[in-house]
This record gives sequence, C-alpha cells and structure tokens, in this order.
Amino acid sequence: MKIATWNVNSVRARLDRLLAWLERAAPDVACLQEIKVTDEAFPREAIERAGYRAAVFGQKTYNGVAILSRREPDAVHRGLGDDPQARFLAAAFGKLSVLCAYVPNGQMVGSDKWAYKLDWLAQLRAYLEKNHKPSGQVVLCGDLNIAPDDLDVAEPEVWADSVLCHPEGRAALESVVEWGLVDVVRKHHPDGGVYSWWDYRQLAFPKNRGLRLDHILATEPLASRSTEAAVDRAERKGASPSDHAPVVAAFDARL
DNA sequence: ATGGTTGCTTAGCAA
Repeated sequence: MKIATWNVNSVRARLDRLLAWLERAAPDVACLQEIKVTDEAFPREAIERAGYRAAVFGQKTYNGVAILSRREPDAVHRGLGDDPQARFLAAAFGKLSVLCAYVPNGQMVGSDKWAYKLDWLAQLRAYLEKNHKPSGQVVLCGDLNIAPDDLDVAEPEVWADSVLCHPEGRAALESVVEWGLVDVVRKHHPDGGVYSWWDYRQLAFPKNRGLRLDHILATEPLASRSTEAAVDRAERKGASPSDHAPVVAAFDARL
C-alpha cells in the first residue's frame, strides 16, 4: 500500500502534472493540499477517469484539501474543530484512518496568523485524543508547515527564527507527534537532508536550499510496517511545478 | 544592483 501527500499549489493549475504523477507513482491514497478551488469547481471527472475517488473539502482562492483513493472511503470528516478554513479532511478505509492536514503557515512569528497556527496544532492534538487511539491504524499526512529539526533544513541558520523552524512551532508539532505518531520519512532517512519544499525564488531548488515541511506520520502499528518513504523530487523539476514535491510511503499492508 | 516567484483575481494577498 502506497500513501502519498502533496501540496499541489492549485489543483487546476497542476491538473496535467497531477494526472501524470498519479499514473507514474500509482499511490493507493493521495492527500492533496492547497487545491485552491471550491468543491463545485474541483476537476472530479478527470480524477475519476484516472481511477481515483475524490473526497474534497474545498475553498475559493485559498487552502482546500482532498483525499484521492483507489477505494471508496467508508466515511469522511471535513474540518478541524471550529476552524472556518478548509484545512482538514479525514477518510476511513476499514480500520485505516487517513488524515489530510494543511497546517496554517503562520506568516510571521508573533502575528495573529502565528497564534492561529499554534492553536490549530493544539486542536489537531485534541482531535487525535478524541477520535483515535495510538494503538489503531492512523496516518496523518500533509503540509504541516514545520521542519521538525535542523536536519530537515538545508540552511538552518537562515530559517532559525522563521515560522517554519521556530521552537514554539516545533514544540506544538512535537505535541501532536507525542500523542503516538512516528515520522515515517525520518525512520527511513535518519540522517536528514531530505526536503519537500523549495522557494520558487532565488533558484532555491537547483541549489537544493529546501526544507522538509510535508510529512507522513503514522501510529506504531502502521509505521512498523512501512518499507520505504521518500520525496519524489522529479515532480519539482520541469515546467510549472508546485513549490512542494510529493512525499510517498509504502506499507506492507493492503488498503 | 532596493530585486526576487507563483496563483488567484485583477492590485493585492498569501505562501
């Protein structure tokens, strides 16, 4: 079973690349963030022709998340707590729960958006406590907008005080992980140096000045069955890429 | 060297 996460930065602008990637990578489940489209305008037909069901929680202009899957989900849950923005979607496939999250960026440390980011992560922890057990099969995927460690940053000194690396943000994410999740990419790449986002500016990708912001976190029963996990750097190359590359993990399990 | 990318929506915001 392959589970993937990808911040596509507009599903309509990226549709051709998304369809080609689905065919090439063939994930069983793909969590998408920043689809930047309403439910009504989501390109459902093209996704279904490619062989995927689509659970969508969209929003005009900003945010928006979707879970694409080979199998029809048994249940879908939209939204996190009282958050008015489309940043969270959960789908159940039998005993497996897939959570797709687009954590707020936070813009600037100390801003209103920064407070919103920290609160959002606290609500995510509360959601896990209320709805799941660490002994169950849960995978949390998404653009979590935090590099957990300096190992996940090409230039840690440049980003040290940013919303992507600030100790308060890292602690808020650590609280989510501490509930009972394993960083599946870290498990397979303990030395770091693996990035999933590169700024569009300043030739950041060719210089590999990236950060690992996109994550696949799984409860122990699932993480123990992960056989590999990697960033699909090829998707950051070529014409009109997203600024994020997909992250894909394989598990010795069936969807 | 006072810039720099992209997407959405059309001048300004968000990332």
